[in-house]
This record gives sequence, C-alpha cells and structure tokens, in this order.
Amino acid sequence: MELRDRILGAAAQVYSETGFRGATTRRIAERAGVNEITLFRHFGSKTRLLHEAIQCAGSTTPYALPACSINPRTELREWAVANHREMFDRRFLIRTAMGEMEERPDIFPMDRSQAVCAGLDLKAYLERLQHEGRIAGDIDLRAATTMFMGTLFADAISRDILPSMYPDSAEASVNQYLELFARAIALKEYSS
Amino acid sequence: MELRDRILGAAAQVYSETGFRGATTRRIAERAGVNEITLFRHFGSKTRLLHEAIQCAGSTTPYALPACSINPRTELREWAVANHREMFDRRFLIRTAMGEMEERPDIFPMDRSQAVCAGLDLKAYLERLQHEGRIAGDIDLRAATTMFMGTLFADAISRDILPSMYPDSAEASVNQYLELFARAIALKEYSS
DNA sequence: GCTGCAAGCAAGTGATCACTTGCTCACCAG
DNA sequence: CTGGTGAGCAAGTGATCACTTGCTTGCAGC
Repeated sequence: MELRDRILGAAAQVYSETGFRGATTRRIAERAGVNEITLFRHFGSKTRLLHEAIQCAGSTTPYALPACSINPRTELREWAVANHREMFDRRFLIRTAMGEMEERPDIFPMDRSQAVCAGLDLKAYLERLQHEGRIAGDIDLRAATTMFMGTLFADAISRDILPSMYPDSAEASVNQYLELFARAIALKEYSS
Repeated sequence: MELRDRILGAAAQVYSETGFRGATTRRIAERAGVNEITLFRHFGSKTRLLHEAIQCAGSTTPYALPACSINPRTELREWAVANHREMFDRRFLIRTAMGEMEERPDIFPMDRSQAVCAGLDLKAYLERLQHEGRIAGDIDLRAATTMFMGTLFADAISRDILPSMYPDSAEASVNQYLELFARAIALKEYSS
C-alpha cells in the first residue's frame, strides 16, 4: 500500500501547484516515481485520482478547544496558533481549490473544511465563556467568530505572497490578533 | 476601440472562471463574439492578451479615507463597505489569481493590489486618530489594520462559497466587524 | 519449477491546444 | 475608381493531453 499513498501524495502536491488542468497524469506519475499507466490501473481516471488525493490531503484532525475552560487566553492562543499553522501548511491546496471552486465545486469539501469546523468549535467555546459571564453579553459571537477566523485565514493564505503586509512571524502576529480579539469581546482575565 | 475592450473584458471574465490553462483562445473569442484570429492580430499571443486583461480588470480607483477625520465611525463604515464591495465584485478574479500565484507570479500585481493599498490607507488613518488620542496609545496599529483588512478580505472571497458561515448580508456583517474593531482599538466616539 | 499478479515499457489513438497561412469581404478616404 | 485597412473564414501544423492495447519483467506462494 506504500505505492498507492505515494501516488496520492504526489497527485495532491502537483494539484496544489498547478491546478486540475495543470496536474497532468505525466507530471503526477513522474513526481511519484511511477509509470503513468500505474495511475490508471489504480484509480481508473485522472478525475478519480485527484478527487481521492484532494479528499485525503484536505482531511484533518481538528485541534479542539477544551469543553471546560480554565485559562481562556492561553487556550485560545494555543488553539489559534495550531489552526493557523494547519491552514498555513495547506495554503497551496486551499488557494488552488478556492480558485477552482466554481468550476469544480465537488473536488474540495468546503462545507466540512477545517476552517468551518474550527469556526463552529470556537463559537461554541465563546458561548460557554459568555454564559459564564467572562465575555460581555451584548457581543455578537457569530460575528466575532467569523472575524477571528477570517483574520487567521487571511493571514495564513496571504502571508507568503504579501510579505510586506506580514513582516512579523506567524506566532507573533497570532498573538497580536488574539490581544485585539480579547479586547473586542471584552474577555475577562482568569481571576486567580 | 470598442472591440479591443470587449476582448479584454471577455478574457478577464473567462480567466476568472477557468484560470490560465482553462482560458482557451477559442473560449475567449466566443465570449467576445469575435473570430479567434482577431485575438492574435490584436495581442500577439494568449499570454500577452491575458496579461493585459488581468492588469486592466485588477486596476481600481481606491476609495480613500479622509485626511482629516470628523466622524471616524461613519468614515470607517463607508470605507469598509466600499472596500468590501470592491473585493466581493472581484472575488472570482482574486481567487483564481491567488490560486495561480506561485505558477505565474507576474500575472497579477499583488504588491500594488487594492487590498495592500487600502491597508496602507487604513493604517495611516488610524495613526492620525491615535495621534489625536482617539485610539488607545498601546494598540499595535499594524496588527489592527491587518486584522480588519483580513476580516473584510476573508468575508469577500468566502461569502459565496460558505453561505452557512455568512448568513447575514454583507453590509450587516461589515457593520458587526466594525463594531468589534472599534472595541478592539478602543475607538472614542466623536464628542459633539 | 510453475502460476498469478503487480508493475513497467513501447506504441498509438483521438481530442484539443496555440498559432499560422492564404484568401475573401466590407468599408472608407482620396 | 482605387488602394488600404480591419475583420472573418477555411484549413492546417505540431505539440500535448487522457487513456488504451499488447507485451515483458520481477516477485511471492505453492
């Protein structure tokens, strides 16, 4: 089964770099160090191969926020850093897939993507905090969640192509976003 | 000159939908209602045509913030709504161009894109406000700018493909973002 | 040693691509 | 009436694409 995974990895990589049309079976086979015919014997067609490869490369084990928060600031920081890194590592795939979303909507399962799941996780976490009175009651948590996720997302997929806009390190930037976010939702520090 | 502009418009449109490889000269000519050969007579090659078309479709007249602010909240809202709308209208082009950025870095002048220019404008505006004491002095305005621009950007390019994440209207969402942003930077209301 | 399977190799097929050539047609100025 | 100009049309060229066929090779189990 090692060969199959090598092909899938190569396919996802080539797709991320050149898109569906640019990911020719020749290039994928060459990248995987495999004869072109082997692709067709294993996956039938280029479409099926890429579909499976992207599905596989896009799936992720989400980094969850704790059900019972002790130190929100620390928990949010670790969560934000982990989520940012995950999106940053997949930035090539994300950018390519988003660019081809209208033409091939089914190739990347956006509605169960990491960004959406993480957003739901964050919103539930913030609602718990709000219920405990640690966040001002008049805050629209859906907008706050979307804002914070959008900030992390935009940073992760733009950082490498707009270096002048992101001079600080990823971790430092995430810390600054978190600082601003905490002020926006009037997050109360833990009282110990 | 009407025909030339029609070709450029069709080229930008087809590129936005299908990317560089998918934007065949046949499709562009068909969309423009023009013989395929006319493209080559006018622009020499597909590459030159698309280059000019994207350059043209990507250029924009920036909506500037006032040099002397009277009502920051209102000024920021109008600015944010205008910038969001501009990015939203160009979302197809932006997504496609970002997806092909590594393969064809020169086709879309990112470093002078609307997002970057608007970000610089916003940062200068906020610095003026901070100098006037209307924004807390310990706020990192670069991070704040990046956060707000990132929020607007992520909303504009994700809204149509993640409707579950953006149930509210664009204008309502921008208002909510602005509300949170004002809290984050501790923006003081105008005192009149 | 034999069988069966997984993979490689050589060659080719029809489609599509960007781009070219040679010609025609309509229009407009002098 | 004539010459030039800008556009269309028909046809074709070489390259590349996804995918197929027929055959060979290496290897594991019996």
